Amino acid sequence: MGNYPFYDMTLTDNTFIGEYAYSLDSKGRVNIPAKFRQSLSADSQNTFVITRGLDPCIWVYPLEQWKEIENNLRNLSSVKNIHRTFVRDTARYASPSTYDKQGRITLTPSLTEYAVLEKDVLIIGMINKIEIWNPNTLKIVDQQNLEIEPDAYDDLADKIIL
Amino acid sequence: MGNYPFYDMTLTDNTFIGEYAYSLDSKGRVNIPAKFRQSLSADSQNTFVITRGLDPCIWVYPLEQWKEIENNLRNLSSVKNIHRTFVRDTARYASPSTYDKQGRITLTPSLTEYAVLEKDVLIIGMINKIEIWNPNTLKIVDQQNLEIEPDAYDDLADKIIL
DNA sequence: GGTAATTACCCACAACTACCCACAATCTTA
DNA sequence: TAAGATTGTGGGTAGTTGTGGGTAATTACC
Repeated sequence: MGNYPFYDMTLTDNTFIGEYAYSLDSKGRVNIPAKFRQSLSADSQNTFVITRGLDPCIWVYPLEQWKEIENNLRNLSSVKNIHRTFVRDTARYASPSTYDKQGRITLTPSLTEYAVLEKDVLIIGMINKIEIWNPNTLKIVDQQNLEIEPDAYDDLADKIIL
Repeated sequence: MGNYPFYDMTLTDNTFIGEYAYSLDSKGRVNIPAKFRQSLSADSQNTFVITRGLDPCIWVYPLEQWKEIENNLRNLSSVKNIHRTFVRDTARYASPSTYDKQGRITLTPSLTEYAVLEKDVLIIGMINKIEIWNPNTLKIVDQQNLEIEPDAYDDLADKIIL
């Protein structure tokens, strides 16, 4: 980040915000918003790593960000069962996907199935990663999240929103 | 900030005060008051980040200020549901907007809809950010705020007004 | 090793966005 | 007061973006 000339600070630091409605085509491709492509660092080489989200959606990491996760996994023990299990759970669903000339990545059938994606998808910038949702699923999850304790939520907001 | 000669101190530190009446054109553009543009820091690169306000209006942050919010969000956990939810709620409605040669930013349809903006809009300097209101909505909100406990309000005033 | 299925690459086009120019109204300055 | 500069508003145009589909290369399978 610090090394880039200041005029493209917003375009080169792997930070993603905003919400976009796109469509998944018959070949399993989705567009990556142009703004997201522009803010992908050169080190990521036009490549994202897609995997299961903790919510029923697909998580899309810039390659550079994913490499950090890989390094964290590399430091885990091969002997401790809990570590092995964690590595397996994290690694098995991930796969790299380079976007094509039109700016689309190809999703794997297993991830599309996991996120229950149909034609209409919602792409959300989550700062350090991207989420791909079925809009209907997100509506339900949003609804469920209304039950989060308002006090805890407000405390959080008070620390973060300026 | 500290490096600027004193005479344009007020013009270079991302501080906004005052109220302006402008109009939203058919392409979804609104002018940013010239004074606000002048007080935008160079680090913000002529760019604001627009997002949902906590009131039914649009919040407009100088890019530099928004970056701080982003950094706060970046420190939250991807694993805790309440954190994830908060990041999503905060990031999804935000989008950067650089003003054009005439000094206008383009609003997104979803934000215009959220703030129920029509042709006439009111732009208000809120010190560290800017608000864009439908004047009618603001009138209603002002009316509602008369019901705020006067004691608490006066206590606040006592601490702040010299 | 040959064939079928899958994947990656290419082209085409409609819709949209960002950029440019124009002009009237306002403010500044001589 | 007059001339010049700045500001706010409108609209045209070229370039970009999102979407669909075709073809060649690669992979998988028998």
